[in-house]
Amino acid sequence: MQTPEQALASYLAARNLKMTPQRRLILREFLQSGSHVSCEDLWARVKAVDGSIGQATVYRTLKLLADSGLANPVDFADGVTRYEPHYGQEHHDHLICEQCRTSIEIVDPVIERRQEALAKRHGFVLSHHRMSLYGLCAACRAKASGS
Amino acid sequence: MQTPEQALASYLAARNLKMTPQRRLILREFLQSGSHVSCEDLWARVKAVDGSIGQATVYRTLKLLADSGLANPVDFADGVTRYEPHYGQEHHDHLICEQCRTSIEIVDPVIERRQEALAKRHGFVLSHHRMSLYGLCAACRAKASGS
DNA sequence: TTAAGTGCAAATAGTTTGCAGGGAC
DNA sequence: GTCCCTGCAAACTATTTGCACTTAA
Repeated sequence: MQTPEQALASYLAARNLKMTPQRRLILREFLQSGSHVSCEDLWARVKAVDGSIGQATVYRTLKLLADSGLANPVDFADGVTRYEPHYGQEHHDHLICEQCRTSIEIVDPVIERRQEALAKRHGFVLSHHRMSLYGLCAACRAKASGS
Repeated sequence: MQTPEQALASYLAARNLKMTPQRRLILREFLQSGSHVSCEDLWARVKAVDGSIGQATVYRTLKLLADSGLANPVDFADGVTRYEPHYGQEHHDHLICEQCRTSIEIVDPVIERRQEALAKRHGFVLSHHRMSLYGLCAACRAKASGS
């Protein structure tokens, strides 16, 4: 089993791209920063370690990670692209509280299977999908009814 | 059964907002423009009828329509917010070809039910959801293998 | 050695906002 | 008459790009 850094290295090598200290650092911080990091967030983390790193490099590297399959873009419908690590992880979808913005990762094998079936029926071959369920979590509902 | 325009009118009246010729025109063109219109697209259509209408008004009105429940924002993951009419229509999700950008509207009662169940299990009450399946349609796959 | 990567700043794209005038109620 | 609405242009935000310089392979 290879580490994420090795995975990135071989992805880069395979297309004549280079492993740099910046990419190594951004990858490391990305993996440690939990789910749903925006480029801005990650840039802040990365700058704390190496203040000389430019924002454009973070954008470029995150896109690279997404292409290589190590990161997945996540859409929270708020105009900011967020990414989550995708390495040796199962795919999952999101359950998002519209009040407190908490998000829970969910998977449902039945849904996944139906999605494939649906696509097939229309002649599609799926590469990926996004499913986000929006609503109110128990805590926020309690607060709302209490007030 | 009230018409969309009447629905908008009562929404506006209920909150001391006003019905204007611009809003009437934008609503009409919006309803006629099929699914998945961007603000830009709709502005073009509207300008063809009344060249004096500003882009900001279209943005503002689409947001208003979304608030009133007459329009739904749809996310195609390409950086542009699109809207689809949502009036006396059933909910549906999207199957999107990543090559030609064709989209097919889909619904699966089994998936819908599982979504509710999932949410309930986590203490959520859902207000809405978005599900988009990305892949290649039959035509594009044929083209790809042929070349 | 040399193509690729970097930081910076400027550019872009989509969307929002401030404002002065116009219009619905 | 009173607010709300409009068009315009400028502002804003997230992201991308051009460029001169640096660096991994």
